[in-house]
Amino acid sequence: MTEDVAPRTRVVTITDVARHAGVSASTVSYVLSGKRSISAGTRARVQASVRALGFHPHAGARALASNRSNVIALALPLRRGMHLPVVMQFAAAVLAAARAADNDVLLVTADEGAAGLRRIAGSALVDGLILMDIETSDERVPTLSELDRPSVLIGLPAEPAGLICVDLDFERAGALCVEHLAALGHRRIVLLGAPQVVYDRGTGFAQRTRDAVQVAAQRNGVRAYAVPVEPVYPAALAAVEGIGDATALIVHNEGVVDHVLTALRALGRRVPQDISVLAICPDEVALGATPPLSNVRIPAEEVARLAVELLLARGAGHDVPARTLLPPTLTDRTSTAAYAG
Amino acid sequence: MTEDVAPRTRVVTITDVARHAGVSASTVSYVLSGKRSISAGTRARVQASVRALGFHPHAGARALASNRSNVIALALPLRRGMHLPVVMQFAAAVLAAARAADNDVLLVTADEGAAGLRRIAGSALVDGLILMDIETSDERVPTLSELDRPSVLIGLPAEPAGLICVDLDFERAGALCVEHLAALGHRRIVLLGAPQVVYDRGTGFAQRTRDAVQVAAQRNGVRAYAVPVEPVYPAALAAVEGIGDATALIVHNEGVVDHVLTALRALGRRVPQDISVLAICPDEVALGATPPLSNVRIPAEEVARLAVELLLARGAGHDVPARTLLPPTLTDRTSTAAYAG
DNA sequence: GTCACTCGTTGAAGCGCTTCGACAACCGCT
DNA sequence: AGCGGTTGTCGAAGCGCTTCAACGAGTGAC
Repeated sequence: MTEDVAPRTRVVTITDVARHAGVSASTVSYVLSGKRSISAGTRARVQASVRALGFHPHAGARALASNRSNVIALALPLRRGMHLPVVMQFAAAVLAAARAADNDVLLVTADEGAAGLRRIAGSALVDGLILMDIETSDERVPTLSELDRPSVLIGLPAEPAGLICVDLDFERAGALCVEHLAALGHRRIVLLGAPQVVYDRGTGFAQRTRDAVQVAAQRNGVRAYAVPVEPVYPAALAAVEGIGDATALIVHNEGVVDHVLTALRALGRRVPQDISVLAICPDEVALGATPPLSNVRIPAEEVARLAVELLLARGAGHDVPARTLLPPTLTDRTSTAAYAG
Repeated sequence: MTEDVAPRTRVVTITDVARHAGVSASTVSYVLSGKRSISAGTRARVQASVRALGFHPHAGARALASNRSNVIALALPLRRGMHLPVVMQFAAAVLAAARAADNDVLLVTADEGAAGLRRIAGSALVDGLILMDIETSDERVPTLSELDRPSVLIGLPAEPAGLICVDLDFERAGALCVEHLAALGHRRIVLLGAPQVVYDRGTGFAQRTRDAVQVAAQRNGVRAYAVPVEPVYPAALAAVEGIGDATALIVHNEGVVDHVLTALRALGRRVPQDISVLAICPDEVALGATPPLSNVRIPAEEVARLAVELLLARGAGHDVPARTLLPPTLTDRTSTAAYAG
């Protein structure tokens, strides 16, 4: 029972604008793109017509003719163990950066897999792709190199294979945490990390942080071990109960920050008097906790903006560094104190 | 310093496929679209060629010729007070439903405003739009009706003005909660609601629930009042401390579910022995809480799927109901008990 | 054996844009 | 006055696809 498709109201085309402004279509095009010099008068007239008629260039036609769609794909990890608010923060920042460069963003999920990326790139729907949360041996990574469109990874796969990567330097971040706590006199540290699935999946940032903490601990004469934690209260409570005589915690898991603090409270351990807590998380999360946590911030905005810029630069044919690791910074709030043991 | 743009490797076109299969381009097109009968042999040959060459129709060309882009826009609320995991759940479900119908999803944020929607629709980038979390008097609503593309709202604006809306029936949901608690003998109920900003903004679902709770309370001879709660622990604690002699709580705010339970624990009030807690939230949130909460579920998947289906149906020229409200269902878990006062 | 269909296939037109090459018109030089 | 060099504008080609009208080859009815 298909009725007549509503007779789609005739859209304004570049020809309409040209006629209205008394110039040719190509002139309108050049006014819009700025790729040729146009006299001030003509330009003004054309712009007025564009506004008067409410002209929006047809995206498909433009993409067909220019071989650029002005759309980038964003592959989001909507999988277990990811902290959605943080993912969204990245997504929002990517979107903002893309729009600032007059690009739109197409959403893709990981479950489309490599075939999905091939489809999207192959159909010229997008000019390039940004992928978040790459796994150590992600089936999509080899595919990316075969695509004829550039791509940028947020995160570091084991085999970057010439792909462009951006991320926080989690190794430095982990080390920074240990050094900070060691300097405060702590000698027994526990890292409360991502859920086990995240490590099993081989998600780079989790492992890199964990390993870096171990190495830095050794170097600083500190005992440290890592515990994966599920983002539910009982798991956090169990983890906190199991820290033994540790005097400092590094929490690298946005989803358990609140739970851990609650558990500590329940166990009567005051922060920072009885135990220091340091988080690796976005500032928003650290500030929203009670008490506000000292943290190494995850600079979602910068990473995302950088990813977009690198992608567009690459798409424009520029050479860009294959790997950009942002230096971590530690903000001291009220949750860490010197160990008075 | 613009180097030469990498000579984009020649893409496979429909003509290449046609040549490879020994047919005309139009035949390939008809095989792909199924809009005309094609002999089994030819079809098989063409499909083989498509696969052999890795052909993906050029999205822009297709959109230009067919006047359909097979992309829908999803306008997400990335604003304060929204619970991001729930938003993402909707987004993921929209994406899945769209992909199931061979459509892609373009991400838009609210801060692009009405002009952004006009741009996206006007440029024929998308065939239709889905908007989440419409405010009571959202500037975008009047704009939507002027667009030449269909749109679906997830949520109910004050002035739906002929637009298609889908949502959970929050009025029934609120009433259902009250009725359930009243039947258990509770006579003093507090609704812990969304943050104040959400009400200020005039976000429909929050207000509708609150009002419905009031009405149902009156009707059931129950005292009920509502308190907005910020999604941080201190706010939740304060709210819980302020409930007076209430014996049951309705929590309509995913971000405070955990905090409220923590606060109750801290205050030594056991759930459900001392106080009943009922939530309006997705099952995932209710099940992730400690203890698992009885809840009226927010069926993100269904709402999202329905939104996509309605949108595509409308785009295909079918008539669809202007307003679909899903009936709420209450799942009894362990967090509500009879009032033994 | 012819006619009227149906079925499968095709060529060509055209979707709205970008971009290339051409070309007047004008400039300041000799 | 004639020259080469800009500058501003235009016409036309072409991007890769869909779709329409048309047409040849079968098919069944008579």
